[in-house]
Amino acid sequence: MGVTKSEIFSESQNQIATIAKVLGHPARIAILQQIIKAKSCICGDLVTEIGLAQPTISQHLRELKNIGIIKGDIEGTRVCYCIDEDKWGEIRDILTNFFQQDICGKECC
Amino acid sequence: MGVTKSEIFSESQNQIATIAKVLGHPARIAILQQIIKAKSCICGDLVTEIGLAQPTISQHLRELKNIGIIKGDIEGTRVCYCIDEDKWGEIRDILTNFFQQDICGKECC
DNA sequence: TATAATTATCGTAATATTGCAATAAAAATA
DNA sequence: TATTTTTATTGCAATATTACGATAATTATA
Repeated sequence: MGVTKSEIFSESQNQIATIAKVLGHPARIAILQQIIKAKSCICGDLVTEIGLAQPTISQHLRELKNIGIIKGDIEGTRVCYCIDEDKWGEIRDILTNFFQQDICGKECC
Repeated sequence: MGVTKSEIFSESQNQIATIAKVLGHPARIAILQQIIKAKSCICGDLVTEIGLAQPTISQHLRELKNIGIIKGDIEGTRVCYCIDEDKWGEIRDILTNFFQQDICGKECC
């Protein structure tokens, strides 16, 4: 049916999945890396650097903004995108915490 | 057009995205957590615990196996799934490394 | 060997995602 | 005000994902 049954999962499981889903596209990884490298980017810079059409980049930026990992500052006709440091740390902690579960000696095969 | 242009991204960017994409569904997070909690699970256990149909669980297991984070050991008619500890650590390191980029003082807004 | 138990695969329907051209929107500038 | 610059939105086509019923495949058991 194409629609994820979010209601049968915990809030935490949905939260981890939502974050991972947004990170699950190379363009969005590339956007984050470029913003970090350049400290901040306008949409047009990312279009040039990454090589996808402007509406496509804009769409990816919106998804990154949806989870709060970036924020955009309107400067005239331009929008200056940068990392939201607090949210970045929060997301890093959520993923780090997930992977810090003790799995030692739990192999069966 | 619905198809990701992987060829314009680096191997590393595609690798991070591929991993995150697989983690980007709550059922797969739930499966990993259940396998860890129970040390190992057969498919039927996960069907009962999670509440999705058997073919759906089987499909999610395949995607988790594709990135190597779990492995399955055939035991008679059953398949015993567990975490691949090495790959788990590898994936954790890839994500940790991504989030360890220095973003301090890089806000523009 | 026939049946039961368990998992994988196939086929399909519904929905989501990706990408882009066209265009709208908004602010700066001539 | 008209034009330019820049980004967001809309609409669409192509493909991917999610979910499940039906069924195949495989091994254990009666």
